Amino acid sequence: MTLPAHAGDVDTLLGAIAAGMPELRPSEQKVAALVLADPIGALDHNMAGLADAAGVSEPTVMRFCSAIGFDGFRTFKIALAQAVAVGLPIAHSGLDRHDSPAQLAEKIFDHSIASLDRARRRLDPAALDRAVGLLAGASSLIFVGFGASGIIAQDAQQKFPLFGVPCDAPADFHQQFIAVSMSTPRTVTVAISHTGHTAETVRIAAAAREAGGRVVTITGDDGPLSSYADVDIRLSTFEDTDMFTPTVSRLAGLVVVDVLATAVALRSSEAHLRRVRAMKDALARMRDVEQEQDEERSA
Amino acid sequence: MTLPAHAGDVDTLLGAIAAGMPELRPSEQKVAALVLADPIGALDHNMAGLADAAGVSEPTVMRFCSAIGFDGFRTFKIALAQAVAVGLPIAHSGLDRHDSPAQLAEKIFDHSIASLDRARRRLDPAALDRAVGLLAGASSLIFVGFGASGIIAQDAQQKFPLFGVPCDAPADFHQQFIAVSMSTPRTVTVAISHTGHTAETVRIAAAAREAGGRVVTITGDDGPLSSYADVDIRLSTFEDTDMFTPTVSRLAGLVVVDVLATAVALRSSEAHLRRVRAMKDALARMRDVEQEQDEERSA
DNA sequence: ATCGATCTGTAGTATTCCTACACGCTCGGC
DNA sequence: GCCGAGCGTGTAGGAATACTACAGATCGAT
Repeated sequence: MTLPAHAGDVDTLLGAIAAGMPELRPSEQKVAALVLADPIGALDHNMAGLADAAGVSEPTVMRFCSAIGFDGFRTFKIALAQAVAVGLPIAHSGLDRHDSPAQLAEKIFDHSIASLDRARRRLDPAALDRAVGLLAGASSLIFVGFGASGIIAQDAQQKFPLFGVPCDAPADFHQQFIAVSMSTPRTVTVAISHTGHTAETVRIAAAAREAGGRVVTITGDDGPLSSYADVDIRLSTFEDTDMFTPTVSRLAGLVVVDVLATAVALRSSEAHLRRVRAMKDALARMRDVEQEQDEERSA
Repeated sequence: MTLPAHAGDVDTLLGAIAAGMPELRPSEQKVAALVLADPIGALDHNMAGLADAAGVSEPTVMRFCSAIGFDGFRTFKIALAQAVAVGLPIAHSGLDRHDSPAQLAEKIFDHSIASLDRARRRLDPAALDRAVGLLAGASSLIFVGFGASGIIAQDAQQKFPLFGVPCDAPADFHQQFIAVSMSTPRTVTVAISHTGHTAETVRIAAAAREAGGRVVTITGDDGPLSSYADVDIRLSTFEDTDMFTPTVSRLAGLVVVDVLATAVALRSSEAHLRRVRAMKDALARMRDVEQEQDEERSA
């Protein structure tokens, strides 16, 4: 049940080391293996310690550092520290049937964080910029998605105060179709599909364009959906390496929606921002009132 | 619009430094200020460089390191590397009205990651363990929540193949009430409220217990909801310091649900796991078929 | 089997971090 | 208002650690 480990995720340090292992010299590989097996433990060692633990000499460790692209042991060590801080993708510490819930939590949180980190690094700022431009000029928004991507759409819909225009996120395929078919040129449809292949989502995006609306897509992979996009935001997370790997794509999607909503809000008028603030205050007060009532009730 | 910076988040390194600043000697404060102002830049310096940049001497930065609880500059530096790798809470780099979307993305991703990191550190393994025990023994599950917490409930419902028992997540308050009122002793209701005060959620939890069911709560703060819990999972994220701070609590909630679902799944029978695997395979094949059709269509 | 090329360790050098000590500065007491 | 105590800060030297030049070993090829 433990995973084969080390997929080709080259942009994480550990992944890059794993990918580059064949190129290394035998004794450098010993160092690499040690680091991959216990990256956190490796942090406790200094050069001599690591050399000793790997059964090689100090210069070999040094050469290992150069080989994988660092200009010294120090630099490597801080990079390693960062890599483990951000969390290990599950590929590096597979889920095991006998893990305790606490261990699972550790691994899944790590994986989620690592995945967000990857999405952050790979995000295309230009696409984001264009998307914000489109959304800021919209007169109404429609969010569509199915399954996990549907969750993102629902969440986006809840942020409509920030977007400042009517937002819709119908769950039903027919309702979605009806909504996008009524698009005007200032209607923006945000179509979300992790695979980029979901047939229904693709049809909705097509219908939206057909009706003359604009389309922003949020996808994880190249697919037919992107071809209907005015702007395609690509979210690169880790592949779901096995059945238990949680779907981390949602998280990145939610954060991207946060970014879009916030960016649009910050662009809008002071008056609108005041209204949002007033609403938030009122909401907080409403909660306080409920809270007092709760206390009275239980008293 | 820029935030006052440095809330009392003591468990992040930068927060701890900010909190401890008053205790430091004047010239040590210079070092602290420099590190807080540009943590990433500080990483590029060695001891001499940092001393120089802060306008103090080397032993002063050394004393600074000891003062904030490290046994040397090296240790401090790797801790700092980790802190910035995991992302800076928005308190340390407030949103600015003139930020580009790319800058906003950077900050919001950082904030989200930092927040997940915090939740991970503060998660109570014992509570998790008890929750998994309850869920694994359940004959059916009901997830309830409103607003952002409702999103988590919807997401949880989608994971029912992993839970292996019927899962419900009604969006409507009345439907929720009906569902939990039918609870048997083996029905577990998972009630989610970030504030821990949401009146409706509290009533649902109360009704669930009333009917003889068990209740797991997922909350961010102490509140009336927890008092109805058989198990209370506490998720500590960053407070929403201002109106634009995205609601990061959702993310941690989603990940916790991932953990619960995975833990329960890993406990279940081999036969059940095989069925899940078969379903996933079938789903993937279904997508492939659609994909081929798409390609034919566009050809 | 010997040569050549590549790999690996030994030993020495340079850097960086850490510590002992001394100077100054401030503040309270006489 | 001067003196002394105590804290804060920098100077300088010593220890540890990272880095490099070189030579020996190892393997493969002819």
